[in-house]
Amino acid sequence: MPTITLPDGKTKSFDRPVTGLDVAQSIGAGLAKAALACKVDGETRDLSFVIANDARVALITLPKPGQPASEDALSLIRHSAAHVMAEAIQDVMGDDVLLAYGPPTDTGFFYDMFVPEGKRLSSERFDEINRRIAEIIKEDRPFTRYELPAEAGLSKLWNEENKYKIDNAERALGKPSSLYKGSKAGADASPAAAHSSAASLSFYATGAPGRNWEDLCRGPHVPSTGRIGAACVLSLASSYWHGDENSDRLTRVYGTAFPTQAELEAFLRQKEEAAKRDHRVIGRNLRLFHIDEDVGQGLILWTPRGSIVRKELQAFIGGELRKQGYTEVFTPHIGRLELYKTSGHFPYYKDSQFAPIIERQALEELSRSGCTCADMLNRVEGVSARLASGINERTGAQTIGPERVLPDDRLVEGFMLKPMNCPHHAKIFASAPHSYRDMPVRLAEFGTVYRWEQSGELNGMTRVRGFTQDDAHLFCTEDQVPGEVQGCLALVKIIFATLGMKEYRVRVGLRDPDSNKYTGSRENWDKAEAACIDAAKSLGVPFSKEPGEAAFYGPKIDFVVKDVIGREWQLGTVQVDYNMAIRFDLSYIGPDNKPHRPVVIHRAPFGSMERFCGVLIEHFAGAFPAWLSPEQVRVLPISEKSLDYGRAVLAALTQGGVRATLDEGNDRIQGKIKVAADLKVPYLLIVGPRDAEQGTVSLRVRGVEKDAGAMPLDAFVGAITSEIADRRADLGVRP
RNA sequence: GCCGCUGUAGCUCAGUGGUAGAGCGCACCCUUGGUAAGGGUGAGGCCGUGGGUUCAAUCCCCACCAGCGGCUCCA
Repeated sequence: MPTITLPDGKTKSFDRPVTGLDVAQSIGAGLAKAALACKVDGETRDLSFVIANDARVALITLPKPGQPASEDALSLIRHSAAHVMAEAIQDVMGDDVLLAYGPPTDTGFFYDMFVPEGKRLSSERFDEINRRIAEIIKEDRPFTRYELPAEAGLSKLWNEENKYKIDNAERALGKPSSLYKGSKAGADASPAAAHSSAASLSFYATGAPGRNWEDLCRGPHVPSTGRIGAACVLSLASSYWHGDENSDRLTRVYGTAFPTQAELEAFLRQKEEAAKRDHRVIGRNLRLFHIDEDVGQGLILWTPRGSIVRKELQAFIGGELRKQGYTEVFTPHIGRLELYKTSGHFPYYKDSQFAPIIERQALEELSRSGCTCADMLNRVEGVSARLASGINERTGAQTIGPERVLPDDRLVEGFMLKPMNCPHHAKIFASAPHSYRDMPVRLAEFGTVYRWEQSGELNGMTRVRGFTQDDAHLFCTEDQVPGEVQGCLALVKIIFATLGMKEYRVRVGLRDPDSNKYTGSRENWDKAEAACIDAAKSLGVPFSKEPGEAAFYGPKIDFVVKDVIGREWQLGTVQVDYNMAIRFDLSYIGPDNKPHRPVVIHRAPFGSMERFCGVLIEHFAGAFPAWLSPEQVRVLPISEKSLDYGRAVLAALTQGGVRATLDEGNDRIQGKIKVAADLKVPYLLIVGPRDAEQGTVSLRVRGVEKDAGAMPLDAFVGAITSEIADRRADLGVRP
């Protein structure tokens, strides 16, 4: 006799066990029709799930037409669509394609499967698969759940000879895997681990068990295939069983599904739109940057046009920094190895750094002495007893273990390409005594750093091996931390507002309460975390607290920006650091005339110039606001007869500080417009005999289909120079 | 780093076991045209690099390099 508590707090009593569907029907026929599944005491269940005891029940429903579906609803639809796609693929490819694991993701779903030797799943089969998916959806077959006791279920799977499903089942039952022999066995990349220990195994038939396609699955699913709406297969990739590279190689088939065909089409259009905005393509077409095989992977060559964009951004941020009392510094691209041993970055991050630079003489000497490579590595990575004891004493812990300490005459010195700027900045701070009266000391630098990113990770400008951070380190007293964090966020806010990035959110990375890996006192952490949270709150944008996401040396704030087509990009960061000042033994003299430890705030609102520009290119689709445009105005003479007037117009623009060019080619005006439009030049000035006579220019604005009309040249120059000076986001000049 | 796919002119891409094509771009000529490409002529390629198979390789095989899509990683 269950009593059901609904989300609004109302209760309903039944005189017999009921299903989720019964509950929905008792509320209304419309709700029953819209329901996909239910949540019983917080657990998502099939609509056919029988509720025998008192429970809290919420229904997961399809939205009203025109409304976006909830995450729960999408995830159900997609998980179900993964089954449908798998069935379609087996229909097309044969049953010897073995299914492994098919979960929903943020934007769709995938199914990992083993494709036998000799068969190949390629995108040429997608049409065929998609047609089959559409048929299965149209057939509107019910998802039918049935359970088998552990042994019966396992023997069924053994008969089917699919080791992946057997493995999933064993994990679901909490048994050790009898088939998966990977290095990560027991660790938990495993899909089925989410099952926790069950006593039985559940299967879902898409239709009738024994007659239609079925799959081992925990569920839940939508009531029938028709409820999926629309689904399609999207792409192929490869993956490993259990994510283990030593294990079987599987084919991962990606797809997505939506409640309606219209939403699916909108999603596909958005993907196309995103592809058109690809900064790698736009970067080439607009000649913004170049990556050259001979220079190296992940190393950006900023061409003249791209350099203008970067330079403008740097000038913009530089101006804001001056207003906030920062001072600018310059530091070299390399530093002694010992510097990074002091900071703790080497050898801790040695796998993601370029190899050290060892002097030629030292190498020759090592080679003569018969030193092996392994020996050399040890000798490069080792530290002197003096350095180790100094750091261990200051940090109050065995930060550098005895295994890394080598006698001085065994150590090999060298240099490193800097992987971050903080050690250099710490040394600048340490180079002069500081009074509490001077604090905070804010050192800013567009500092170029180098990191050995894995080759498979490299991507255009967004993931590179050499990049310039808009970096700064704020050396402050503990009391100053909240105010300085606030200042950093204010800066980010100005930047985003100027660039028209209206939507962003903030993630505040906090300590993992169950870990003691963190440096610094509890009180300091409490204060710093509170400062970060307060600062995030004050921004007036959504923020989330992420326990366990702090760096070991302090809490951090990350910015996630949404671009104009809704994609999220992680950009800048603000981090509070208690560790660096200790390792570098930094101090300032307090009012008590005693030395005190400063706290260091690391911050980079853009993150890196490369990544930020890459994101901006996609955000604007290459159509930058006038102040950022490499070429702000192009003068297009109607014919050679108007060239002289064109030159005069160009001179007036250039005198006014506008980046302008003159098209001296002998194309017709239509051709000149087409070429300039393709380059996304904001303003085109068409000049012909009429304009020459009247001292006007005929304006054409990027993105506007037709001629904007004529205006006096000096009026145009005045209008555009003020638009540029104000860094206005939109093209506002009109006659 | 791992897996898959790809690599032909500056760019986008056809194509073939007998050393190669288009469009755009570029150069020159004609055209002097008022708002998203007028016309012609021409230059430009060791078909990613190195091996192998073959009488013969851009094409088939292997390795490497690079790009793309993923996986894993990101101080």
